[in-house]
Amino acid sequence: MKLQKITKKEKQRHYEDACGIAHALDLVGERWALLVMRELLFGPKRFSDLRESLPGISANVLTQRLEGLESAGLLMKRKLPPPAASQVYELTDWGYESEPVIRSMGRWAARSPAHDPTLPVSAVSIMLSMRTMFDPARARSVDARIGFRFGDETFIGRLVDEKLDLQRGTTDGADVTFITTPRHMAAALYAGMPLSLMIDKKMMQIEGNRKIAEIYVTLFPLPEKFKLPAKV
Amino acid sequence: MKLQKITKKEKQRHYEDACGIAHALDLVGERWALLVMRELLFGPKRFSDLRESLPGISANVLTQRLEGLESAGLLMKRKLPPPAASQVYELTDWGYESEPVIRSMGRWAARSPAHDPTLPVSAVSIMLSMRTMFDPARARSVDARIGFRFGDETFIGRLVDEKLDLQRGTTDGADVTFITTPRHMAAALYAGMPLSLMIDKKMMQIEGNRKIAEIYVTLFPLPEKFKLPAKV
DNA sequence: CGGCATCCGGGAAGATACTG
DNA sequence: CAGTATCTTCCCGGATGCCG
Repeated sequence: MKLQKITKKEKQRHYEDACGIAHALDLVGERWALLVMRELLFGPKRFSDLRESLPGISANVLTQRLEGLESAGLLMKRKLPPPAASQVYELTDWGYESEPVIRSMGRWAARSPAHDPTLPVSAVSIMLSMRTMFDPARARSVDARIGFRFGDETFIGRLVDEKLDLQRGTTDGADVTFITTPRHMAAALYAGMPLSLMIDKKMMQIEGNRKIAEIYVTLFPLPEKFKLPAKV
Repeated sequence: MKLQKITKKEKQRHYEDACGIAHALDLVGERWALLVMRELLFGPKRFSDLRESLPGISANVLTQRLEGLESAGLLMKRKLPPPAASQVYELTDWGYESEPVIRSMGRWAARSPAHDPTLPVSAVSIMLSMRTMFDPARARSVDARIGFRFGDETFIGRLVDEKLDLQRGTTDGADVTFITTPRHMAAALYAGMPLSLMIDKKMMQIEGNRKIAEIYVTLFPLPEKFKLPAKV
């Protein structure tokens, strides 16, 4: 009976449409697929990392999505060298090229009237939102290294020449480091919550040059919300 | 028992995630939703127009998607003035702002190794693909009006100053008009099928300046396909 | 622990028929 | 033409359990 695995149906629903959009949806249009891609944009992750970052996905669905994305050529299963011989999932080059797509979705959705910013966010989400919403014009003549610590997930950014480069990595050598949760980082960046208040309320710690931190959190302007037209 | 309709659950699955991507997927992540948006990018359509353009969508699913997109603020139901007092669906301003998102998905998916260009395409799809894949550098010092007739769907384009402007509209005043099907137009643009051959085989007619037509079909280069990495 | 198979209940999608 | 009603199929989500 195990032999049925070999002959198992490879079929899945797909749009019979040669349009590129439809094909994109065949690739990443299933539930959770694009969020799995999002979580891998800053580098490989393990199965359990993905589960932690994606509240609500169940193990079997994650397995299915990883299989689907792998067979589409968007990611690869890879075994890390010993001693950490754990398995990770890593985007292919083409998989990484989905970042502009994902970013433009985020930028567009930021105008939604229905967006609820109080829900949880993953570390990758907030880091990706910085890449997305960064306004170079606000960063003139700033040159700094910024660190981020969300529990054990750390990131390092370099701000120079009106460019912002954010990567996963240790916070060594940062001029200033934010130590907080993704959610509180979002409050500082997008709800304009004063850093002094956040520090007082133990929502955040800042190590290093506080002045740079104050500037940094102003570099990510949100677009104006869309106003629903009145019913005709 | 009909009263149950009033109290029916408005609930739907949603990602409990404040990330913009997740919110975008809550808005347009359901099956068919983004393709409905695509079909409306060149202007309003009727219910039955949408069904024709979206091979495979069933009436009840289309109804649900239109309801969902309307309540999200992405489109509006509108009644045309008499005598054509038919109902149409039209994107809101914010709905039209999804075009960059949709285009970037199409551009990204064009690199997919698995893309099958032999499937059917809608007229809007092929017109949108031109907006997406247009290469300004190839259009130096070309100034022309180009018409497109796909059955009774007609479009008009203006090519000037290395810009291409495509709209729904009559082909009046075009320097050259392509009369064909969306699928054959795709063959000319993306499979490099010679126009002379297509005309011989009755796959296409060209009215007006044939020379402009020959140039026009070279303005839309496809990106290189992604090569699947060898299994490790 | 990490990853995958299996079963089950609910709900969304698909197909068809039908109505104003 | 513009949708509803109904039925079936399949996907998603949760729980459990196996195996390295």
